[in-house]
Amino acid sequence: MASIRGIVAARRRGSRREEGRKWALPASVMSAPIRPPQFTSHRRLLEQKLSELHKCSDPRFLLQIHSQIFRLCLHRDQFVAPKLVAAYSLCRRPFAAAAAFDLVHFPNSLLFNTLIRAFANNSLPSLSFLAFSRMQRSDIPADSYTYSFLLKSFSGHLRLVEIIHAHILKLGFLPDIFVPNSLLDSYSKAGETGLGASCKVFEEMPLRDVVSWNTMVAALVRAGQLKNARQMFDEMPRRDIVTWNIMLDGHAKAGELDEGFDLFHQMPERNVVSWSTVISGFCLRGDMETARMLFDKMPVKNLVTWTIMASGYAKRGFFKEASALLDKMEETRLNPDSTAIVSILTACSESGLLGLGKRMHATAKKLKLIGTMQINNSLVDLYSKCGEVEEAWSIFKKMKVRDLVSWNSMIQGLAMNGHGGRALKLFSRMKDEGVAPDAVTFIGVLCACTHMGFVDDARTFFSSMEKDYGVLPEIEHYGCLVDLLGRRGILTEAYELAKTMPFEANAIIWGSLLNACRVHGDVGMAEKVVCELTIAEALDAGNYAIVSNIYASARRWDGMAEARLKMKDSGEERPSGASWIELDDSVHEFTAGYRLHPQTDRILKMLDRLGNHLKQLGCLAESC
DNA sequence: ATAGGGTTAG
Repeated sequence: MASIRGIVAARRRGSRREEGRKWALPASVMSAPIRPPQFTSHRRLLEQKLSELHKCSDPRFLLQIHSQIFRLCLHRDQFVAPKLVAAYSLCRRPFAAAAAFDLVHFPNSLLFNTLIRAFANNSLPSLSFLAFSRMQRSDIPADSYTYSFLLKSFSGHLRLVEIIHAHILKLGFLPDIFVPNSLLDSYSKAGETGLGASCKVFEEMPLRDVVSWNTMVAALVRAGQLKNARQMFDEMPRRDIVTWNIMLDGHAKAGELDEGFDLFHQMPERNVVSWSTVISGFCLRGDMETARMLFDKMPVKNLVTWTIMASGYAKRGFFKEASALLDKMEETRLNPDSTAIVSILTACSESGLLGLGKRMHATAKKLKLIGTMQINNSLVDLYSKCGEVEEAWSIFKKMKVRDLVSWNSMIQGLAMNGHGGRALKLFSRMKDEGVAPDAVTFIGVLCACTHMGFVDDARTFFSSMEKDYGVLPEIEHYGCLVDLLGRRGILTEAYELAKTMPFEANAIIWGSLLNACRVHGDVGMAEKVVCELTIAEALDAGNYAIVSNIYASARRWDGMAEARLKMKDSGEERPSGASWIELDDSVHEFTAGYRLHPQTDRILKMLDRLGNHLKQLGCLAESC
């Protein structure tokens, strides 16, 4: 397909450079030789392909057909060019779409709209806007399509959506149902205020179609207002399969699987999305058996279904099942896309399935999906969470583009693997590179301080959050600080902070303070914390266990006995803590309080030896 | 224009 002579010829012939060309043509497109349109029979052959072109989502097929278009010199054709742009957009190649756009000398509204949509659908909002302003400058009239695509680009940005809204009102595009429907969706993704605006638009709409209703139901589901969503669902004049799927998902995500399953059975028809949504609900609940039963039963599966099932297994640490499923998926010759890879990698990092994560890393390499930021971000997270910080670091180091998430993941990764100093250094490098930290960044930074025992630095960072970066401390940040003070034995100040902070301290915070009391043997403070935990109704068996421990260390047998009794009384059987490690392709499980592992005796003996060794070295085996 | 899988957070 590619020929050097062709490239040279194309360069010579096309030496007249278009004004204002912004985007470079990809090499693969340039390699298609240009010939005058002499093969009319080819044209007819192409016609069928062309009519399907805008729906083409296979990049290889698209390249092939683009080459033919090029040879026939059809790429500037006013009917062909928009289809090319749309197809590249569908294949997630927005820059190739832009290049195809750029070859047209006099783009019309349709072509501009298609380009704006290409950027909107590939999350490049600023380029969407750039295309729009180019359109304005070239005096190409914007129409209702233009505005609905722009709205999609700016979806979730209240201010921008308001501006577009004003334009729409001024230009009178509201009667076209596509426009207010886009408005509904874009507003509804802009937080609480946006949802309010969305409702207002909805109420003022003289005509509503199913999509308008669906968008509102979806908005309410997203906002967690399930009751309202359900009410709207019940009141709707007409429902289509999308409506049912939205409501199904709402129930599934809220953990109301009984209602969801009822809905699933009531639906007049079911498609892949309906099945996948219920399966996802069962995975969320951890009922992998039902999920699998439905998975095997459903008539048609697609990539999303496979991804839900595989990451469901991985999230629960089911290494064997997840691997087997991925093997089966490979047999069906279905390749994961970057979303699938990210999804499974994330599941692996949550459950610590390093082996499976490595397999997905290899798959990503094989499918040439490795360069994307999202995948790199989840790899950094995977390796950090699984204790392989240096691997995470080498991936982070090699990344050409990094976003806030990349920095946050790496800072967090270093911090939790005991490299607090490196984490703080990375934080200052992040600032040097002009990346603004957010609330998550400071969780990592404070976590780094905790690992290093840097009380003063933590205080400084904490107070600079709002002052220097405009990041409001959330309850988690106070929690970090309480935890750090507690670990360092500054119990009174930790307690005072927990009492006086602008949030009601929760069970996690009091729990961490209680544990600090145990470590530092402060019975008095422990009793105060127990009071708080009682008020918060958060005294569970785990906390009683700590209390009993504290009394035991202080030789207060009465207190210990009482705590033991309450521990038994509190009754509710908490699932005991467990951990897994992978060793030579098998997973070893350890459960607190049970001697499940066949080599428990040897392991405990070794732990004992290590503990003694640590004590001799002056490290407190029981601390932190 | 609306629906299912996605990166950081004790």
